[in-house]
Amino acid sequence: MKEKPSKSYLYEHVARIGKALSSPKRLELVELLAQGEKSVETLAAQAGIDMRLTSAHLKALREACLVETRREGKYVHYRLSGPDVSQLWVSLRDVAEEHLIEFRLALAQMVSDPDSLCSESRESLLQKARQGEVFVIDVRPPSEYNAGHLPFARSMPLGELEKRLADLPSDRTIVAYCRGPFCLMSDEAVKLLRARGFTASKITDGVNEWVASGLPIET
Amino acid sequence: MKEKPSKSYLYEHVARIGKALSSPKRLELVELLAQGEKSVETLAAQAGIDMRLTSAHLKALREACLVETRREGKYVHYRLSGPDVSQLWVSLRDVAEEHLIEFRLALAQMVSDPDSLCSESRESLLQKARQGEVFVIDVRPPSEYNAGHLPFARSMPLGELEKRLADLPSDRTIVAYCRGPFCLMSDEAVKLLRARGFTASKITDGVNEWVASGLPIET
DNA sequence: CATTCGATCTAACAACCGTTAGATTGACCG
DNA sequence: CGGTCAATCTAACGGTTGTTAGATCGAATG
Repeated sequence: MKEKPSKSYLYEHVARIGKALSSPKRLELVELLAQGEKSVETLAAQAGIDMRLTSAHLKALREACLVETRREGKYVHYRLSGPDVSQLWVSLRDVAEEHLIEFRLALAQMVSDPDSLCSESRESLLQKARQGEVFVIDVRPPSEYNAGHLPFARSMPLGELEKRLADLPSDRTIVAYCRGPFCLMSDEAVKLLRARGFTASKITDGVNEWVASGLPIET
Repeated sequence: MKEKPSKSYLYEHVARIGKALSSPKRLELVELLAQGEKSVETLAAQAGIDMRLTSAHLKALREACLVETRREGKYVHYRLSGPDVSQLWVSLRDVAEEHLIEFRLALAQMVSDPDSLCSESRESLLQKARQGEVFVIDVRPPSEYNAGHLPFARSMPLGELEKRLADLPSDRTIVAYCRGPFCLMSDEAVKLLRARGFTASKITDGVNEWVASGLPIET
């Protein structure tokens, strides 16, 4: 008799997750958190959002149990509640890419030079990286690299790239990656490297896309 | 220079998907549509929602490109835009189940008798069904069975179950399934069958959970 | 103990969303 | 050619949400 109320409660609970993922700003925060634990201040700075608003959005994510917090002195560090959350973020984005043509247009428009994309498959890239045929660099901030990175990848933060050109090989292809398809850091890196005569390309994968496709990472 | 605007557009597009999945009623419609193509009228009846409101929610889902329509005379048939959408629904629900304790409580409370749950793994159940050790019945409406069902499963709609008891074996375990963990039809079926002396249990999987775990279905 | 600074809380506003109910469209049928 | 019925559109309401800005909390620091 009384199936209706309890059943609709179930949908309401799931809708809480959907609601948490219905704001662009919150999605950006989720993507940043998918790179590793970060403080509110860091998140606000990296997303370019006022810290008070950032805190409000993080509260919404916390109430949906998508993120957890850890206090360390003055700082409160946020992290995703589990790997399934970053997996969900990748799935959500994949559905958008599959069905929203506007999304695909916007994404294509954002990448300055489509020619910079590496055409290798994930597996063959991994193979070449293992054998040293290509030189894979992680251009994200070091803290994100330390939280997990692609196998055989070296940390080479975008900001330090220009100073550390000597550490890069000029006889092999350099493959750069960053946070994922939305992130432009690897684009910048390829632009810079090519201008300096290196052979460079990028992959759109970040650590989470890599993990989502079932491949291993290093920490 | 102008990275901000185009980048936030990307998150806005993905947020459209999240927003479409942020309403309990819309999620219920998605789950129903995950069972197969249905008309607005059917959806409204099965979800217990006014048809005009149902139409409005379907419009929202259509604008997020999660569903597509096909006109057939007076009727407009809705269907999910692709298998990735039902996969996303399963992922969303799994995250809710993993992280929302209230959700797990509500789910546990809804199932009348936890003892009715079949303890087999998917693979071993499939094996036993193949060898005829168990008798798998699909208690959903026939149209949903025809749109796709578990291997070796017979269609046995809940409404006709009482009339067709003679078609069921009394020397083997009967395993019932329906639309998924939220659906109570298989519970009803097990209750009825046990009252009539049959050995019966249920699985919480529906076709989509089955597919999501990588197992095959028949049509 | 006062200061600093990260983080949260509060109030207030506009914009949006879900719901309801009446009106309208469009295809079929007698 | 009306009549029926599925489906959509429209207007209006009440509640919610995102954003902003000011105020507050709480842990370190001098």
